[in-house]
Parts: sequence; structure tokens; C-alpha cells
Amino acid sequence: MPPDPPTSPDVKLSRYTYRQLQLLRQGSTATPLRAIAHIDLDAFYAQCEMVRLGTPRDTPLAVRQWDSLIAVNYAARPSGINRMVTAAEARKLCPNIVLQHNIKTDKVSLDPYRAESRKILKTMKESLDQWGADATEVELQRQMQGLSAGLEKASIDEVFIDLSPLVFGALLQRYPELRAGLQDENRDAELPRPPTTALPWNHEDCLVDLDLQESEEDDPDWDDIVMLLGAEIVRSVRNAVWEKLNYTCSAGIARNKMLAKLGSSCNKPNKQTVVRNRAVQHFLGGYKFTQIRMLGGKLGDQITAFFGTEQVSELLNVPLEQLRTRLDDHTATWLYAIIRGDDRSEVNPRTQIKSMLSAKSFRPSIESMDQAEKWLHIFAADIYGRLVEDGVLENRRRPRVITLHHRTAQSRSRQIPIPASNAIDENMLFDLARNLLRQVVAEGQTWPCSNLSLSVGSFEDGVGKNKAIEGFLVRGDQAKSLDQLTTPRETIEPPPAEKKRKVDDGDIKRFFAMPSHADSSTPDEPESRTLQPEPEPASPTKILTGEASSDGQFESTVPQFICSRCSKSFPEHDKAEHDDWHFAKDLAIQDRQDARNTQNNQPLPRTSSPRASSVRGRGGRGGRGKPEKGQRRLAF
DNA sequence: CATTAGAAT
DNA sequence: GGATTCTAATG
Repeated sequence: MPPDPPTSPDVKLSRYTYRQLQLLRQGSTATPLRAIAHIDLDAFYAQCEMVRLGTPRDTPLAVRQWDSLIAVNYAARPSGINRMVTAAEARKLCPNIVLQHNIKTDKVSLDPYRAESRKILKTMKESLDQWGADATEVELQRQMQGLSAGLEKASIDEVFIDLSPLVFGALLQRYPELRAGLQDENRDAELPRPPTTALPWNHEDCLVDLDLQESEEDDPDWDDIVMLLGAEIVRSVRNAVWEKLNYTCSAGIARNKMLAKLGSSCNKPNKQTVVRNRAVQHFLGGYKFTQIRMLGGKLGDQITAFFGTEQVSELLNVPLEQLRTRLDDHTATWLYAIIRGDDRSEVNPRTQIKSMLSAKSFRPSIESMDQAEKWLHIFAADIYGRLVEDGVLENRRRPRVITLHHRTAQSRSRQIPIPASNAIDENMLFDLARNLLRQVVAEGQTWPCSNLSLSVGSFEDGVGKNKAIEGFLVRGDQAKSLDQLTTPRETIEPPPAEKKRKVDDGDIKRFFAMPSHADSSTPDEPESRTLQPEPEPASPTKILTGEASSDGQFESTVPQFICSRCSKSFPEHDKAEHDDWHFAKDLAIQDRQDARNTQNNQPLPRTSSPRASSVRGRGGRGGRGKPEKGQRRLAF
């Protein structure tokens, strides 16, 4: 009998290694076993109105703005109604349709939808936190400790979820044979094959057909199991959203964000689509690449023009070299990978918004200061409301500049710092906006005005009472358990960034230790903007002086300086210390950014000496901003 | 800092 | 398609 072919030793082994399995735990982007979901609310605005009005699911309804429709529910679509149909046509096509008007003077009109969006997100988080909480074994409890899914709000009605940590937990729970090898030194050993030969897919899951060379008869590998578990989790999330809030949504489950996003729109409404690894080629091959995120605009058009096709399947034939002749290296490499289903962008939890803008274009242009001011009030209220959601009240984040844009024939903008000494409120924003508008008006050519907008930006992390920085400095499991109570959203997973972090930790601690307020090691505001009820042992005086100086009422005696960065005033002799404080906080902020961005990617070069930049006085723009720039673009 | 472009929903 | 929102590049 001839010896077995060389494949035989591998027959009982998986294509995947213990290392690749282990990477799931931290939600690494580097493992092919990753499980990412994209969830998309079905015709969101329409559903919001249906929920609000108690409209039955099978009643046709659309949300109307002006004469056009901005959302059409699924009950109305069979009548041929879509967003490019006028209200009158819709009525004709479907006489019994409910046309819910979106009040004209809107601006506030998005608010209810935002509120619903928040509720939905919260429900999803709760559902995820709940999932798998029933593990009984002690050892397992330990292993699953703090495993939580990262959740990125992609828009008002879309989220990405990194299911990997949860899937990791579930795998260990259901396949005990995987546990032992994780301790072994040889992480590059292959996993055993999964014990199952046929997977119990839920009949409601839509499976994308496998690649041509693959067969449903083949035994599944762990990536298939991962998808199965992912689908199970997503189903429970969707179910929670339905049960608690009465919204339906569609989802895609796949190896990465790009595939998940494409998947979620495959079967709507109220369905979930699974793109298994073995189906990726077949799946993507049928798409136009202009459907892929970031390729829907001019870049996509250019590529189409360059290579004479918009089919993924045809672009696959273009070798990387040739892509490089028309596109810059970065883009070429990214494109080459993305059309092959390789997308390593991470699910970015706690997407920190960088600016908030409220705008209005005027159909007949407006002609007077009065009209303009009316809108400034609306803008200020709108932005203020969003700032509150973002945590201004708790002092978690705070914008430093406010900008007014104005358009007649040309457009102009003016910005000023937001005084850091005062609490932000609606009126303050309005006053600042009015100042800006007056500046614009003073230059003439103001009316008629076709467009006005107000925005705030340059956010600084207020670090609402020491939790965030401290939590970050603690590593690993401690951090996670610390994190649980107060900020369930933030997933902090340092391990991959270990090497470069170490140095910084030292720096940060060193500088945080310096200030003479030796209280509780808190790197918080020296003058404590918040009125924290928390009885701090050593600080009643601190709070008092803080309030006094921000009031500006008791300042005459001691010589003061005003910090150019935060515009707060302090006794002269505290200046050095205050500068150090800014420096330390810059470092911490930057470090946190880095950890988020780097985790799993190549380490980035840290900009040389933050110290030097923090000394620089003017412009209120010390160490912040620059460092995260380079790798912002396309992470892969 | 101001302006403009690009992308997405 | 229009309006709105956000981000990044550029000078």
C-alpha cells in the first residue's frame, strides 16, 4: 500500500492556529477568525415615526420633507415608492400611504431620531453585555472576565460591532478542547478540527453562497463556527431591539467591517446575512467596487476611468504594480487588499466626535440680522443639546473653539475660542455666535445670505473626574473590571501596544506625581470645573479657590496669569505647575489615541518631544493634534 | 485661521 | 437629488 499523500497529517487539524484564536480575545484586526457585525436600522426615520404613531408594520408610511420623501418604509416599497418620488406621486401610487410631514422649520427635527438612535444603541450594548453572562464554571468565568464587544456608531442608524471577544468566550465555553492549547508555548500550532460536521444554522440566517471551489459538504473549520456564533449573538441583539423598542434592523456578519457592511444590505428588511470566509470571493466578485466604502465618490470614479471597469471581478485581474501606476502607493495597496476582502480597519469604540455642526441653507436667501439671529438660536440649541449628550455637563469633553460659516456669493468663516472659564450653555453659544456674525457683517457683503452654519470643535478631554486616565494606566484585566461600572462602552485592551506604552506610562506617572496637590494622584483640573459632590479629603479649599477664580470676582489681590491654552487664570506662582499639568494631560490624551489607533497595527513614530511644544505659548494648541495624523487615513 | 473638497446618509 | 453632517487637505 502506497504511503498517504502529504496531506494526511493535516487532516485532523484546522487551518487556524492558537495564536489566531487567542487574538480574538482582544479584538485584534490581524486574525482571520475575526467576527464583525454591521447593523442597520430598516428605513430608520420611517420606523421612528411608526413607533411614535403606533403604526402597524404593514401600513405604508413615508417621511416627507418638502415635496420629496426622505424615508420610505418597507410596506410602501412594493407600490414602487422610493425616495425619489414626490409626495403627490406617492399618494397616487399608494392612496392609503401615511405621509408623515417633517415640519419645515426643522433643525430640531432630527433630534427625536437621534434620541431613538441613542436608545437603540443602549439596548444593543445591554444585550451584548448580557450575552454569555450565564457561564457557570469558575475557570470560565475567569477567562471571560471583561470580554466585551466593541461598538462603533457609524451613523444615526448604523453600528459596527466587534464580536470577536464574545465569540472567543463562547468558543472556549462550548469547545473545552480549545482551552488547553492556549497555555502552551507553541502558539503557532494548528488548532484541532471542530468536532462538528454539519453546522446548525438558524433558518432565518441568510448565508451567502460559497466560492465555486468550496462545498457545503466540506467539514467546517473554526472560521465557520465563528460566523455561526457571531450570527447567534447578532440575532439576540436584534431580538432585544425588537422586543424592547419595536425596531427591526438588518445585519451583516463577516470577517471585517467592509464585508459586514455589504452583507447587511443584502437582505432587507429584518434579516441577517452571513458572509463566511469561504464565500468572500464569490460574494465580492459580484459587486461593483463603487459599492465599497470610500469608493463611492470621486476616487471610485477615477479608478473606474483608469481601469475601464467598475466590477470587482475585473479589477482583480489588475496586478498591484499596475494599480500603482495610476494611484499613490497607499491607495493602491489599500485597493488591492480591499477588493480581495482584506480589510483590517478596526471597530472604533467610543467614536470621539471631532466637531459638531449645525447648518441651514436658505432657499430664498435671508436678508437681515434678525432672521440670521433666529437661526443662530436654533443652531446654539441644537449644538448645546448634542454637547450635553457628549458629556459637557459631566465635564468629560468640551469644545475649545466655535466657528460661524456664512455664505453669500463667496463663503466666509470666523472662529473664536470658547472661554474655558465659563460653563457652556445655550446662551453662551448664542452670544459667541452672534459676535462672530457681527464680525462677518462688519465686513459687508452680508446679504442676501444663502447659507449659515455654526460649529464647535477642537474638543479637549475633560476627563470627568480621573476615571479615564487612571483606568487607562491600569493595564489588562484590572482596567476592564474597573471600566465595567462607569464606562461600559470603552474597551481597553493594551497588550499589543505594550512595548511603546511602557515608556510613556513612566512619563505620565512621573508628571502626574509632580503637582503639589498631592491629593489622590488625580490629574484633574487644577481648579476643578465640576462641582463634584464627592467629598474629597484634602480639597474643600481647592474647590473654593477654583470657583472664586472662575467667577472672576475675588481675583484682585494675588497676581494672576491667564493660561493661553485653557484661558483660565491662576496665581502667578502656579504657572509652571499648570504648564506641567497641560503637558501631562496632552501626553495622556495622545497616548490613549495611540493605543486605540495602534493596537494591532504597526507602531507609529511618536513625535519627538511633546515637552517642547507644550511650552509654546500662543495659539492654545500645544502637544495635541499632530501625532495621530499620519495613520489616520486608511488603516490596514 | 480660513477656505475648500470629499464622502456618507 | 438636496440637505445635513463630519473629516481632511491646503495655503
